[in-house]
Parts: sequence; structure tokens; C-alpha cells
Amino acid sequence: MDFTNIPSVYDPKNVEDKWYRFWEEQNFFRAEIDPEKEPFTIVIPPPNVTGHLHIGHALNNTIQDILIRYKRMQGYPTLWLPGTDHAGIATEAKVKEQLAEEGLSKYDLGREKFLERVWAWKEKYGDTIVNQLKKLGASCDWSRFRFTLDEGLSRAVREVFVRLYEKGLIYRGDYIVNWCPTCKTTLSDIEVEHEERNDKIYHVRYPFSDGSGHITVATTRPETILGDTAVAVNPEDERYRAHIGKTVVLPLVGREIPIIADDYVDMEFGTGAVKVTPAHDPNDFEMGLRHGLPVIKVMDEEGRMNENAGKFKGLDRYECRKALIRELGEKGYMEKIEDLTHSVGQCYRCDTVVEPMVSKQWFVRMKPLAEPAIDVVKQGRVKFVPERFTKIYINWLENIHDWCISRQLWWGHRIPAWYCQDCGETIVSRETPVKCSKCGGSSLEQDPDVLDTWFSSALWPFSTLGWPDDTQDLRYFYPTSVLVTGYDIIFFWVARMIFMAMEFMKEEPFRYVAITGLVRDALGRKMSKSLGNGIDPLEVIEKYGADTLRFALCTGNTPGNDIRFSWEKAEHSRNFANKIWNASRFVMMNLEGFEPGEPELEKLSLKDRWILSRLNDVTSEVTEFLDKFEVGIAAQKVYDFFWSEFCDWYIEMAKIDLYGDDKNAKKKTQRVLYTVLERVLRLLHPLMPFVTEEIWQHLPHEGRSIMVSAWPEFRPEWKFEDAGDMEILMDAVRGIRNIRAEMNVPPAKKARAVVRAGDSGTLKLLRQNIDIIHTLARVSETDFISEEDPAPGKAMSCVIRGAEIFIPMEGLVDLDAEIARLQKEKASLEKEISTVRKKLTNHGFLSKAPREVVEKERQKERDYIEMLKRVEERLKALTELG
RNA sequence: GGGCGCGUAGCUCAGUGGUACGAGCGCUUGACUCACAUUCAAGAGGUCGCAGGUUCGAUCCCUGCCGUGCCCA
Repeated sequence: MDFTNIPSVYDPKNVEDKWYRFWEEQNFFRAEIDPEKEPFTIVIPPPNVTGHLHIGHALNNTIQDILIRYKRMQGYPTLWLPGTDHAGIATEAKVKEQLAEEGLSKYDLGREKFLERVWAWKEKYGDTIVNQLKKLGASCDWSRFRFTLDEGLSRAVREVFVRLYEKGLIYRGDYIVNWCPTCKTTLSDIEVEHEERNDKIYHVRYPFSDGSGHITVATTRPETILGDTAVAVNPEDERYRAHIGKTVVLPLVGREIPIIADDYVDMEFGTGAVKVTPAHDPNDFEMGLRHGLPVIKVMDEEGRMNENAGKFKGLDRYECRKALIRELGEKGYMEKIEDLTHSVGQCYRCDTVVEPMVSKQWFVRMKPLAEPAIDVVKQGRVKFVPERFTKIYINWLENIHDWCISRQLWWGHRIPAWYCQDCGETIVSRETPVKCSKCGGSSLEQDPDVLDTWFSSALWPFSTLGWPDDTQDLRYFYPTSVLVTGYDIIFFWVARMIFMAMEFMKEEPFRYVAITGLVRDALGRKMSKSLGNGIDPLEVIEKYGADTLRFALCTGNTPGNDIRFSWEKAEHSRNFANKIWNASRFVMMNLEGFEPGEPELEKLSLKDRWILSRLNDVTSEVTEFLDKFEVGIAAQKVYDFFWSEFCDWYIEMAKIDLYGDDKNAKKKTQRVLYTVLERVLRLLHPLMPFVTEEIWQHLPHEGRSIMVSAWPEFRPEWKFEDAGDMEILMDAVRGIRNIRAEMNVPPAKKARAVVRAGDSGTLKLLRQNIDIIHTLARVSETDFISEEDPAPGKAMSCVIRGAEIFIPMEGLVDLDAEIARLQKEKASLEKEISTVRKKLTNHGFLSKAPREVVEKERQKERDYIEMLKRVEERLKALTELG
């Protein structure tokens, strides 16, 4: 076969789609149950169904695919279960935007029509992200694809809701919740983001009812004055003790409210007296409960003042604030206004300032559910990688509040609760009830709200495998092996999956949680639309290929740490893909007459033993690091080996045999080249699936695809004692190259060399492998002289372990320069010797350090002394010559 | 206020109780050498944040401090 027509630049276009199609057609992604074997399972963190692939997805899914491909090659029945999430708020927002362009609101359409629109939207865009994952090379089992709103998962959601309700772990009640006036829905506590803001704090006088003066309270939200039902002070506060029990008149409102004492009040903050608005502040709400205060809600769901706000009714909360400030000032109630920096809660979706509000909602009682979820992690049955996230997780669950799960949206799982219009009974049921279980009435109305999207994704690891049915998949693939996700959703998702799994499966949902960091831009900034600094992964794929994107995302990646991504980085990875391509091209071009087979051990030369030995090391290392989810280090190891050792050294040395006359040597070298290349391609496959497949299919191979070939293993017979001797030869080559470079010897001009070896071992080593030095250092011939022979006069020299090499320069030598160079080398050797000696004369070191370490130092000392001796002799000779 | 991460070559980051082996980019010098100029060769460049402690030995372990970023309250 003629390989010379293979282009010298790798072009991923066509190649990638071709192989993805091939893998799919061959059913390689499909997980098959094999009861004899232990499975390896990952469930995908389901992306938003109408979303598109961003760089964070690319990173996260690349890591999953690497682990899946690696384990698949190791022979595990491997399942990567894909799917998408209906993403209530986000999806509704998009469809609402679309409607707005037509001048419509979702209320204009009504629930049913609106949902039709959303489903249509989902049909249109739901495949986008799936196709993008395929572009990335994701080897998901698409036959098991799930969507959080599909029938099976919806059944799981209902089942969980009903069981928790029956157990008393889900309840409905009037509590303070976070309300987003833009999204017009409640939010759970973690959906509120706190941000420091520069604001004002208003000191307002509340006159005593008896006319004996006033008490001053401080607030950042004056509009809530309208809903105040008390003023609170700390019982220990001397300033106010006498006033406790009195009443004050609420400015502009006229309502008489009591002054109460409560430990919660911070005497140091503001004036030490606080207004209490149970309907619009979580702490005030608690205080209201303790003191039996009335709850007066003054705002509606759009953040406008309601009928309880009197003449302010209809004003937006901020307009109302302005109006109140003006009027309080005019009427002499405003004592002062100060600047204040405090943190303000905002909606994580739309950044609107969240309004705490009392409202009737559904909640999950968290304490009983949190405990097993804490225990399972403490017992190490679920392990976070890196470990430090364990503490964050446990700390959160230990301080958890009840979870508000009802959302005032239409897109989602409707709450399976019905209210009897006749008797007011609440019916929670798996099936839609036809009549009231209490009064038998048939006018039942289902709760209009839907569940928090995270409620359904919390069930993901088992609902996707068929739960609540006892399916084969569930029995075999659960618990899953590892969850790969970002630290930003540990609370949202990871914790919730764990407590739901402990409640319903009585077993952890996954053994490991591999945490990834954020992908930032080249300057370390978060990628964002507003900054315009985002990099579209599809653009990277389009330009450089998916392998390049994957590799670029892996290198320098440490679990749990943020990484930076830039086009430069992508280019470097592209170069690596091209390097693999060209090295493979070289091997293929030199396989003429190749007879497949293992390299015959007894025929191997030092360079062969060295590269096989290094391949062995790298195989172990890559395996070990992938097992620890350290894809960054694994990538680095295989990169270094491939580029620096295989390409820069072994291939260059292999040319000696390939282009030489010894047919046997050629045959042997072909086998080594092939073996190393083929195995390193397999090591690379999980990282760069496409280019490795493309090349592998061109190479002689057994099996249908590299993706289902066996993961390479350490081979004991490739462990060679003398492999390290290669380093001496490499030092010799580097030394001569160095001399040539310093003396500006043109690359085309071959040099002569004289070797003076100190011991027979080194002499033999150099003699046997002199062709390596000749080829790589461009030396035409070498004379070997003995210890007793004088060194060549006008020559440059380099000292390696056990020998020195001279390059006669025929009068071109700049003696002074050479002397200066040697003196520098002498000084550096002397420094080394002095540090080594310091250790070797230290009794503590000699008696306490491990013997190998001491012996290593001794050997070092011997080597350095010998090298120093040679340098000194050389210096002396040159000085005399000068 | 509590918790956590980071601080190593000009830049971006790896890394380990035993001389920092670092890597990429950048920089200097040379080469279109028959796989690759998306390349090859050679080189310069670091008190591994500061101060203590543990240890025969610490960049890597402990304590404090400084700078920086994040999470939670």
C-alpha cells in the first residue's frame, strides 16, 4: 500500500462524522448486561432540553466520555446513560420571549395552548444539544435516552411525591418564600444569589401611641413599613427596656403596633430597634410566629403594592419606596439616610431582586432526609474527588432548611394534589382522582403549580433506569459508578440525588462524585455573553476537530479546579493531533514487508528495550491516573511520551535500522514501531477518539474498532534492567549537539568524534550504539581511545557519565571560550558535589534515611567526582596548550 | 463573620518528603534534515508568597501572616 499520498496535515473534517456514524451503526455504544461482569455506569448530568452545548458541557462530557471509553476498553459492560432536562424556568422564559415577539403573553394563550407551544419548541430544538454531544464524540447509549418529562420519569416523580407526602415529608403551608417578580414564581433558597450592593439605610421615627416621643427603626426597604406589625428590640438592651409592651403608631398608616422583645435583634446594628414585617422578611416571619403577630402582605406577585398598601396600591415596589421616602421626609418621620453596603438576594435566572413573601406552597421536610445523605458520605460510600468538597456538602446538609418545591409555572410536572371544591379536602394521588375521598364530591381541582425541575432531576440515577419498576437495568446498573459534575451544582443536584436515592433505593446513587471546575477565558474571567469572551465549543470543533477540543480541555485540568481555555491552547492541541498523524504516517510509510507479530525479545537492541520499557511505564501511569479521574495528568503523560520520547528519539533512532541494509534489524524495528504506536494509540483513544480510530483502521489490526479493543496493560517481559543506559547515549547526543550549536557547525557538516571511556561497561555501551550517536548528532566517524591516551588538542569536549567525548575542531576552536565553558561546568559540578557531601557527612541522614536513598547519593558523588576529574584534566590540558 | 482554593521560570499552569525533571506559550540562536515548519535542534530564565515549627532532609507536613479568588451566613 502506498502511504505517500496521505496528506501531511491531518484534517478532522469528514473523518469525525464518518467514524461516529460507524460506531453507532456497529452498536458499540449500546450497553449489554453481562451478569458475569461488574458494570461501569455513568448517568449524564442532563442538559437543558432547549439548550445548546457550551464550553462547560464540553468539558464535563469529555471527561465522562474519557472514563466511559477507558472502562469499555477494559472490558466492563459500560453504560453512559444520556438524557435531557425540561428546565422549567429557562424553557418557559424562552418560549415567553418568542411569544412576546408576537405580542402575546402565556396568559393570552392559556395553559393548554401554551404547553403545546413549549412542546413544539422542544421538538424543534430538543435535538440540538444531543447532536452537539455527538459531534463531541460522546459514546452515550442513545437507545436508553431519557427526558425528565417523558412518561416513565413522570411516573417516578409522582410516585416519589405521593410516598413522601404519605410519610409526612412533603407538606403544604403558608411560609415565607423567595419570590421572583419577573419569573413570577417561587424560588428555593439556593436559587437566590446574594450579591453585595451599595444601598441606603433609612432611619424612620415611629411615634409612641401615648405621645411620649418616638422610637427610631432602620430599614433598607421602606416600602415594607406598610406591612409592619411590630417593632422589636433586644430584651437586654437598656435603651429600650422601658418601652417594651408599649405601642407605636405606624407612620403614614396609622396602625397601632406593639414593641416586643426578641433575642434575635442585634443591638449593635442600626438603632437597635427593628421594624417587623412578617409577610416580607424571613427573620421577621419567624419572629411573627414566636410572638403571634399578624401577617400583612402588601405586595402582589408582580412586585406591585396591593390593597393592604392603602393609597400606595398599584405602585411598583420601587416607586412605592420613592413615594414613601418623600412623604416620610415631608411629614418629619425620616430621621436620616445613610449609605450601606449589604448583600441583596437576586434570582439566579434573571437577576431580579427577590422579594421574600408569605405564600402557600409545597415543601419537602429536609431534616429526616438529610441525615442518611450525610451518613452515606461520612461512611465513604460516596466519595467526592477532590475530597475537600465533602465538607462543603456535609456542612450544607447539616444546616439545611425545608425545600420549597412548588413553582408557579406551567412547564413541568404538575403537582399531583387535588382540592375538593365542596369540602376543601386535599387529595394527593398517583392517579387522577375522580371524586373526593372525603365527601365524595366530584368537583376536584388540581393544584395549578408544577414541581421544581430539580425535584425530577434528583431522581435521575434511578428513574432513568426504570424505577419505580424493578427493571433489569436498574438491578444491574445501579448504583452508578461515578457522577461527573461541576461544583456549582453540588447543592442543586448532587445532594438532592443522594438523599432521594437513600430514601427510595436505600443505596447510594453513585460511588464517586468527580468534580470539575469552571472553564474560564485566557485571562481567568468567567465566560459570559455580556463580556463576549465565550468560546463556542462547536466553533472549535469546526475549526480544529473534536479531538483537539477534547485534548485542550483535558490538559492542565485538575479535578475541582477552574481551567483557562483559549484559542492558543486549542492550537497546541491541534498540533498534537497533527503530530500523532504524522508519526503514524511515518510508521505506515515504513511498514513495507511488515510481518505482524510481537517484537522478538532476544533481537531487541538497547533503544528498543528502552522504548518498550518506557511504554510500559506510561501505560501504568495513564491507567493509574484515569482511575483517579486525573485526566489532565494522564493526558500530559501520554503527550510527553508520544512527542518527546517516541517521536523525537525513538523514531529518529529507528531510521538507522529502517534505512540500513540489515533486513532482520529492519523487521524487528518495524515490529517495535508498530507495537508502540498501536498501543499508544489505544492509550490515546479515550482522549482523542477520532484521530486514533482513523489511524488505527489504516494500520494492520485485529478487531472492528479501536474503541472496542483492549486497554493496554503492563507487560512484565518489557521490563528491562538496562533500559536506563539509554540516558547515557542521550546525554552524549545532547552534548555533541550542544557543541555543534555553540560552535556554529552547519547542520549539514558532519563532525568527527573521539571517545575516551573510563570503564569497560561504558566503552561497550558506546561502541555498540555508536550509530545512534552518528545519526542523531551527525557524526561521521568515531575513534575510541583509552584512558592513557592523550586527549585531542584542539577540540571541544563534553563529559558524560563514564566517558568524555571530544569533537576536534581543526583549528577553529576558540580556546578561551572553551576554557570558560569548562570552568562553568566545573563550578556547577563542584556545587553538586558539595551538596551531596553535606548529606553524606550528616550522621542523621546516614542513620535515618532509607538505604536506597543513601546509596543513590553515594553513586551520585562517585559520578560527579569522576566527571569533575575529567573536566579538570581537560582544563589543564587546554591551559597548557594556550 | 465562618469555610475553602490559589500564590512554583516573563505568562498560563503541572508536580512530589530526598539535588525543581517540569510542560506549553513567550524570548534568543540555528535549520524548509527524505513523518511533521501545525516541525526540528540548542539556549537564557525560578530564594517553589513571607516568617516560624516538625524532620536526617521540606516547594510539597504543621502554625501564623500577607496577597488573591470563590462558597456560605
